[in-house]
Amino acid sequence: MAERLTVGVAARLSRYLQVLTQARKMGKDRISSQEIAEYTNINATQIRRDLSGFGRFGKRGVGYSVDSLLAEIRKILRTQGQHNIALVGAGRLGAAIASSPIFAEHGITIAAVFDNDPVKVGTTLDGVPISSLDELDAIVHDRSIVVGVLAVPAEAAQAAADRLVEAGVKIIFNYTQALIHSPSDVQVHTSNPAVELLYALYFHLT
Amino acid sequence: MAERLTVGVAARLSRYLQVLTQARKMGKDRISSQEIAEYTNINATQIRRDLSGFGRFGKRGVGYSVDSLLAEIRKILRTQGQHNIALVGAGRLGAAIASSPIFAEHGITIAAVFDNDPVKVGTTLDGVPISSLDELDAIVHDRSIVVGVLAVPAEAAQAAADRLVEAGVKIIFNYTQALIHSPSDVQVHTSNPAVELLYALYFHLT
DNA sequence: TAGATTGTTAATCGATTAACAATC
DNA sequence: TAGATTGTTAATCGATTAACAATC
Repeated sequence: MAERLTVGVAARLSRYLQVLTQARKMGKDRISSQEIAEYTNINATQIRRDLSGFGRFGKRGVGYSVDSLLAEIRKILRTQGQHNIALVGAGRLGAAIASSPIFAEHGITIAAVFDNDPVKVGTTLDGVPISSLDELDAIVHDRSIVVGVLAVPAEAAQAAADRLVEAGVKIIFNYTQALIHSPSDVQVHTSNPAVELLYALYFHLT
Repeated sequence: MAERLTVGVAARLSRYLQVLTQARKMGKDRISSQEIAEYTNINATQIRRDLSGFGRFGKRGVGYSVDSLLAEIRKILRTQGQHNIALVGAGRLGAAIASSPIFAEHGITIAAVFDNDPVKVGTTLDGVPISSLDELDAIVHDRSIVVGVLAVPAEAAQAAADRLVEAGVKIIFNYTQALIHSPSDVQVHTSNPAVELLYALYFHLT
């Protein structure tokens, strides 16, 4: 498997990863493509097809072993290691992100938190010290962080993104409404729950 | 336009909607397919193709009028009205969601907030009274809510989802890690930032 | 006119699905 | 053996893209 995955396959594999992670926590040993399909809304044939492109991971009549399939997908997606990320913004959303177990579960550590509020700087957020944005460059370099999460007010988003880019961050998760300009070698993922909701409503209304 | 949009088209149109909403706030009158492409990572030809399927909205050599394109897409997606949603969980994530301007901007109102903590019940979250989950059924019926947002601990997610389903909610946004079982007429959208991050990292690492 | 950008064509590629033999 | 579920084929459909004439 030397070729790069297509965007679609990589997106689906990461969905399977999440289902398997949860299934394992629930104590399940085996899972069928049909069960994964129920949780992901991805067609069961598509799931088997995606997986069979990398090997014969399942047992006919039985299904897939949760543990071994998890290991295989992690190998394919190369997500076995630990990853350090930087969180910019220690407000309500920042606090929610920092306290969520969702990152740790997938080997992602919030290694630095930044905020411009002098009252917050020096305190901690879920055990991580809050630093001033002036220290961002030094800290991000120091800890080889390539991912930044924007949880600041929309007005402050572009400036914070610029700082992350200057410091060498290559992936930015933007949880503000703001549109972010960035160099072409930096991926910006904008997540907007309201937009997803309107999209979901369309299919409900029609 | 009597036919239902395909999933892909509806998803892309709602992305354009977000870009246009922000562009308008920035005072832009006109926007080109190329500009929308930069913000959405969707190919410019695809954007023009998507739009031209519904009419000739642009001016050659000029681009699209932000205001009129916004109106057209809202018409296509039928998202012109106001929508009431219920938020379950008044913890840190719930607080972040309730205080975000992102929903109001798209005509979505958080009409009810629920939490099981007796200390929180009776207080308000960003102006919305917090009710006990025991009142969920009555309130959801009363306010004709069809969308519920889960911002509770993972252990409480399925029980909260069951209550929403019983009350008649048809769209659930799940911000917990938990896998949610639901009847086939209820759409569950699970959002997991960690999974999106692993997916983004794959393309960075390869 | 010159430059810019849309709308559209045509060609290719990946996604999707039903069906079913293989096999646990 | 009987039932279940994978792996794979074959056929279809939508997504994607480059190219370019039309036209502002």
